Amino acid sequence: MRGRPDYLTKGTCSGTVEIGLTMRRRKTIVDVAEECGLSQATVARVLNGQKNIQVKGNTRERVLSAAQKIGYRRNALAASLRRQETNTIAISIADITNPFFPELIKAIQDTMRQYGYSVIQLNNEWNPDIEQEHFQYMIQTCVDGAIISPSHPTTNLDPLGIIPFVLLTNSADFPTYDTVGNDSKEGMNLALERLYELGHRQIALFVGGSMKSGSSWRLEVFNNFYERKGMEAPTNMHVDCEFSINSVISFEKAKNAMEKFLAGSNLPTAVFASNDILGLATLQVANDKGINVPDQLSVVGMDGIFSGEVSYPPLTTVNKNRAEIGRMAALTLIEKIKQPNGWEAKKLMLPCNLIERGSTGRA
Amino acid sequence: MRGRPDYLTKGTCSGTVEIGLTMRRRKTIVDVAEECGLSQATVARVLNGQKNIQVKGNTRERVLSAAQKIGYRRNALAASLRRQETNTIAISIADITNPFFPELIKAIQDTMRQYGYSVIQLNNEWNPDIEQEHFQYMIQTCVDGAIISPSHPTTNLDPLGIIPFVLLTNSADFPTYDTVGNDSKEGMNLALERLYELGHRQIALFVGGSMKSGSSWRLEVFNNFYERKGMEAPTNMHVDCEFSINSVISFEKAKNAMEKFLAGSNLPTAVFASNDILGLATLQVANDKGINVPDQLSVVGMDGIFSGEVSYPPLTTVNKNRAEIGRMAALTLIEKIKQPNGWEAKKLMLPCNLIERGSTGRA
DNA sequence: GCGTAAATTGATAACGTTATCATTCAGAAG
DNA sequence: CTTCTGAATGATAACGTTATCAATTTACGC
Repeated sequence: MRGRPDYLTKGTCSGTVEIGLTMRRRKTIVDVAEECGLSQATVARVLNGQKNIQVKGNTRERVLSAAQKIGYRRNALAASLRRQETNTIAISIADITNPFFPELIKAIQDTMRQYGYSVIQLNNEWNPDIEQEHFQYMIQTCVDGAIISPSHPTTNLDPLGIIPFVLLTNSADFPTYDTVGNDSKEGMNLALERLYELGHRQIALFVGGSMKSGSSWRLEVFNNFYERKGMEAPTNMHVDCEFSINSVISFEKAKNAMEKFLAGSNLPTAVFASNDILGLATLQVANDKGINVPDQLSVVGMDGIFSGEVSYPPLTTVNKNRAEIGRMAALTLIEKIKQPNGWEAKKLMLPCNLIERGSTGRA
Repeated sequence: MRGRPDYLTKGTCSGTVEIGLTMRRRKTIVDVAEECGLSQATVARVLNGQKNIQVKGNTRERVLSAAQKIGYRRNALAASLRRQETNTIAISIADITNPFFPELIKAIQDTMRQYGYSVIQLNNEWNPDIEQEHFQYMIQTCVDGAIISPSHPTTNLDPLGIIPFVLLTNSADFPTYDTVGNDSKEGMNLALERLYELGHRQIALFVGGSMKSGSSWRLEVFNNFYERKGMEAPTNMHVDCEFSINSVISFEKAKNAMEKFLAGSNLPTAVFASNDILGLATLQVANDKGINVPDQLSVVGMDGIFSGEVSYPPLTTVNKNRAEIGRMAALTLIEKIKQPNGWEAKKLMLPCNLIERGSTGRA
């Protein structure tokens, strides 16, 4: 029987009324072994719940009832240390208050849970430094894998070292990595084509500024669209704004940007916003200015967040299935964890769909 | 020098192009010690970053550069096991897709982060069984504390054992525990008083069904209000609906319930909804039915979620400062973790404030 | 230069689990 | 009754860190 040096009695005092005489120590496998008169090894065999272990039904009973009796709880820390796996993965996103993310995260949590993994979620607030800190944290805590929505197209992923990870992006900025995302280019085209069909020729492009590369591919799609239609792409129809650490603040910034733009002389007949927050901001500015949506201005957003269902008017949007993205990212990561070698980058692009609501109409 | 039995070489193969010859093992404190020619103990002293340790500047340099050179990363698992603390806390809430929670959670994460804690967030989906599983998980992973939004007023918290925790509730159902919440009764009164001032006498009470106790205190406040005004409280003005695992589904259920109610013969001049999702559902049903808000019907919600800012019309609401609740819960928990003994239940009630937007007007 | 105290450093036993190897035990075949 | 085989159990060394105690070095006054 091992001794326990007294510098380690800190343990945990019982918080009950009795004047802390019973220094309750957390029960371990050794205590269970003692209680039932079997060895640690046997106890461990029963309690770690592996299927193909060999124990007599009788001893199994003895162990289980002893464990039950003394209130044994497995210490996952020790097990993880010994087994060299934590059954935990990390998610790094910009900001949980951005309505795009909660559903995505939930889907990841649910899927991971099914496979026995827990999830630690981290917000980098669009800040590459915090993001890098998070990577260090992931290494320290020995997560088995990570799902990462890069804060910037230049995010340095090398510090993750050998941790298997999957990126939440559709960007071409990460060609050599596994990515899961929506076919946003196609989605954007859906919106532009529909606007064209409705007679719109002067379309403004409203993008959030932190995604510079996003802006550039969006611009590309935008210009290609006009080219396809045999028209010259307007060059004075781009509105930029910054994203912030909080979606409410982002919303305000977006309103400011759009307000300035709509105060100018060259007015569009439609606005394509690269996400719903920007779209909703556009709606609100239009309302404030007395511009009727959709009669004088059509607005299309992107994402399909809840707020767009209840806005005035309800927001037409390029919907992304967040739950599906989350599920696929989780499944991809699990696959990668199980089979770390000989893996070649998988790239999943889920389709978007256009949800037409009240914010779009004929030009 | 310790030997390493070869049954533990699983380690981690380098995923680089070279045909996996270099079995990269994660570097440990022992490796650093070897590299710089000092003992583990000294290396640990430098690398665990305690302030009041005693090492010569020179040796510190040696350790740090050796660590840098071989790419040492601390293994938090081992440290936690030894130190008997994980610097991790858990949050248990119903559902991250409920727009009420993200900001709350973010505030908790931010505050905890400041004090060196990480956060694991768990969704119980209003399911007491999952909730109990989560409690077991918290014990297994040895979290240092927990912040819990009980799924039901009858949630059994005993299984948490000695884990310090703080509840996110204002309910009287947990009198002996530490709680942080809003003074929702007062908040509800603010709304009712304002509606009265605007001339409303026939006010409907719309509550989400999973919080039976919530319903009952709400009913109490409702009845007290009418009593105060010297009027008889209407008994046919209560609308119930269920909450679901997903706020979009909850929204649909709420619409159904309100639709049925507004199809009846006894119509209210105002609706007090116990949260914004219900309020927004009411707005949408009214819009669909051609009932003008606020001319024919006033609507007040509760929470202050983002969607209420962009709805049609913008939703008047009893606002709760989620960020502040999260911050206070975190601070309370930290205090409790640091000083586990001789603690008496703290009860924090933060005030609500009424935000008047377009969904309310004179009766 | 020497003795003493303080400042550094080293050695090592835990933390609680799991994976291996070694041992014991039960049952069957000879 | 042996001998052998496979099943069941026991013993024990890791996993990588930290907290203690012991040993060593340095600083300093006389």
